[in-house]
Formats: sequence, structure tokens, C-alpha cells
Amino acid sequence: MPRDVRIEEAPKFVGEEVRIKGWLYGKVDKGKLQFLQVRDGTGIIQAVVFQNNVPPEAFEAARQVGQESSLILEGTLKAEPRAPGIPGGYEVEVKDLKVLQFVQDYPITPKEHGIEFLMDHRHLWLRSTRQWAIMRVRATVIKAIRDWLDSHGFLNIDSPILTPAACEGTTTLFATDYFGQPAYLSQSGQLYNEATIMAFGKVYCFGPTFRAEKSRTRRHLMEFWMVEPEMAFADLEDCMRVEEELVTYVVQTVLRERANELKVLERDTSPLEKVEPPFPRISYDEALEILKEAGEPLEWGEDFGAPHETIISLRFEKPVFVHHYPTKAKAFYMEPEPDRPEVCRSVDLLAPEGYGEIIGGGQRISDPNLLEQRIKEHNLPREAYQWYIDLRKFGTVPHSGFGLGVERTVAWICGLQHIRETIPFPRTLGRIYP
RNA sequence: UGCGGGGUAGCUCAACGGGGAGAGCGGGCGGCUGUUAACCGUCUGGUUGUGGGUUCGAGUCCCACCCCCGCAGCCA
Repeated sequence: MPRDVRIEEAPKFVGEEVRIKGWLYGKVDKGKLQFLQVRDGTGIIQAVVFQNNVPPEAFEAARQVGQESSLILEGTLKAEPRAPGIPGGYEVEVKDLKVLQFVQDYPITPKEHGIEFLMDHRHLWLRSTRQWAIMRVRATVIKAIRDWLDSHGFLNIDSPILTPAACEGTTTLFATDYFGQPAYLSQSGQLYNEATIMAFGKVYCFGPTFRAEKSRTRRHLMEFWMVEPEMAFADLEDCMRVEEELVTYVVQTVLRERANELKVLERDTSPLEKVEPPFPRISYDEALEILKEAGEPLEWGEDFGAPHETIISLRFEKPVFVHHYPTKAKAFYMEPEPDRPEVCRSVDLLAPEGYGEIIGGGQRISDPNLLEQRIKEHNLPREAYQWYIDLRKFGTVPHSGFGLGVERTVAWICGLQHIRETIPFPRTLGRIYP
């Protein structure tokens, strides 16, 4: 009896009789010899069907089978340097073959396609090797994030998706109806994290977040995944140390476990190999100097635009921290620097190679009176934030946290031009199909 | 939302100053025992985004609308 084998495990079963269940990815018809590229979700392997080696009906099936037909094949697994595939170098000398469904006219051919066509066929596009590789990296990025946090004292405490009020204003929120009350899809779990750290010390939430910003750029999605760690008894420095260690662990794990996928993506891994602590740290003021030298001066107090982030990140080989932004450019809950209240203890992490911001975070206000004052200055409804103010009345402590965007991180690690390929079914401006 | 580019065969694109709508790929059939997005022969392909207008005649010019892409703002 042949053994059921997954393609990624093929190297372990050379010389054995195997059965592979999958889909036809590609084919070369050489007459009496058929080369089938078969994928099973874990890789691609070449199956060689020679007319004299198989029953006549199996050979006829191999001759007629079309791209993405589902099939089960049996044969001898061989090491073969000429064989293409992922990882490649192995092939099955087929002895029998059964086609579950003959497919004709699969829309996504091996030739080039435009982005609109591919996005309309996202449900099928995910089968292509490039998308397959990206999703495998994404899964590893997510697992590495969880593994690192779980093993460094953080407890996973998820925050609600349906929320009653905005963290930072309501124009960028998706509104829905909650039994007659307005409710909004969460755009951050941070405020809830600030509650749970007082119960659990160090926490993180990990889930989808929603922004109704009409942003149409290569780094925005309406729905994206964010991990938000938050720590009690932590200042800005502690925050940056956690960020650099976490990001380093994620990058190193992908380099180690997803080498094949990065190869499929033709990612030059040398910039990724340089990622290790400490990351350079520059202040907002220093960043302004760099922008001035680069001929893109910015007025003090202005927040960076995408081109500014690119200029700064290209100056460094590793991800770079930019800290102490102007207080008025950041959210209401940011802790001002005591000696210099016009700047706050905020920090963004910019990925190298021009990828820009992947993390935003900082130290939160711990004084109840200052927090109340800021809520007033930002014209936020006090009642909605009563519980948040409460956190500073019952055992307040210095605390910090950050949000890391999963898709931007995946785009950087994979070396992608656009964030839409980093999530299985992207929600972009104007698209909610499929 | 602003600026710019675009919508022609299943896909990627071409069609000069307004005059017979084309190629490659894909798909079908035939050939080949080592192909790597194979190759060779042959067949198959159209409501030119939608609606209106100018004209003897519109893919091409004009008006309106729809959709897509890029950049910017905003952010992770």
C-alpha cells in the first residue's frame, strides 16, 4: 500500500511508494511523456507519467487533465535534480492516477494578469505560488508574535470588536446598529488593554481592526490585523526594548522557517539578516534635521508623511525608532515629557528599505487630572471615557504599549510592493468582493 | 476627497490626423521520452465600460455617468 505523503515531507520518503492528493498546477505534454506539476497546499512536486508505466485510462487522464483539476496519484518517490517544484528536486514516477474532476478554462493562467482581474479572482489567486508563499509567511509571522509574547510574560486578553465610542475620533469608524444604539467596529484595543494590564500586568490583544479612512495607498487596508501589547510599570525605554526584541524574533523565525517561501518571492534576505537589537533611536528633532539635509524640510510640529518616513528609513539598515513627537501631533493619551511638555513619550518604528511605519506606540498618561484635561482639550465626551479615567484613580502606574500592524510587517519581510497581497481577502477602498 | 493614468477577444495589449478590429497568450485538435511560463502545425475567438451627441462614417472627437490603477492626505 502506498503511503499518503504531503509534498513538504517528500525528502523523507525517497524510494518509497507514495500517494499524493492535490491539484494540477501546470503541465508539459511531451507525447508519451507527461510532466504534471502537482500542488497539495504544502508544496509543488513533479509527477512523471510515462505511457508504458501506467494503465491506458490513467495515461489518457494525464493527457487530458487541465490546470487545477483535482487528482490523486500513486507512484515511486525519487530524488531528481532536474525536477522543478517547491522545494524542487523530487519527483513521483507515477504508476496510477485518478482524476476527481477534470477542469477546463481555469481563469488564472501562468501568464501575466492585471491587478483588477486578480483581485476579482482572489478566491482562486490564493492558489498561485506567490500568494501561497505570502500566506505561509503571514502565518509564521503571527505565530512568532504570539510565541514571543506568550514566553515573555504577556497574557493574551482580547479586546472587543464592537465598541461604544471612538478611541481617537469617529469619522474613521465603521458604524453599525447595536439594538438601537450606535456602535463602531474597533480601530484599536489599546484603551481596553490599559484596563486589563491593571488586572494582569502585561497583556496583548490580537485581532482585526477597522478604519473607515478613505485611504487608497500601498500601505492601507480598511480591515487589518494588529497585535497590541501593553505593560504596567513600563516607560518609553521599556517599550522600545520590547519592540526591538519582538521584531527581531519575528524576522529571524521567518528567515529560519520560511526560506523556501522567501525564495519563491525572490526576496533578498540580506537586509533581513541585519535585523537585531539594538535598533537605532532618533528623536523627532533629529529626524527633522535628516529631512532638512535631504531637501524635504518639515515645519516643527508637523507629522511625517509617507515620503518623509521613506527618507528616514532609507538612512538606516535596521528598523529605526523615532521618538518624542510633538504632543499636539499625537493622540490625547500620550504622556508628555515632564521637562518639555511640547513633546511626548511616543515612538514609531519605521521598517527599512523604505517600508515605513510598522509600529506606533508610547507611554500613556498616568495622572488622572492631566488625562481629564486632555479629554476636555480634544472635545471628547467625558461620560464615554469615565471608565478610562477610573483606571488612573484606582492604582495608577506608569504604563506603555504599542500596536504592530501585521500586514505591513508581512509586506516588509516579503518585500512586497502592496499590502493587499498580505491578507487572504483584502478589504481595500471600494472593494468588498470576494 | 484632490491630482494624474486607464477601461478594446477568457487574459496581457496594439490599432498614426475619424474610413476594412489585430497580435501574443489561453482553449480545442494533431506531433514529440526530460519538460521547467517547452516547442512545431492547425482551429477557435469581439455589444471597443454605460448613456447621449457631432459626422456620410466614431474604439478614435464632444458631454455626462460608472469602474479600475498610481500618488497625496490620514494611519498600523
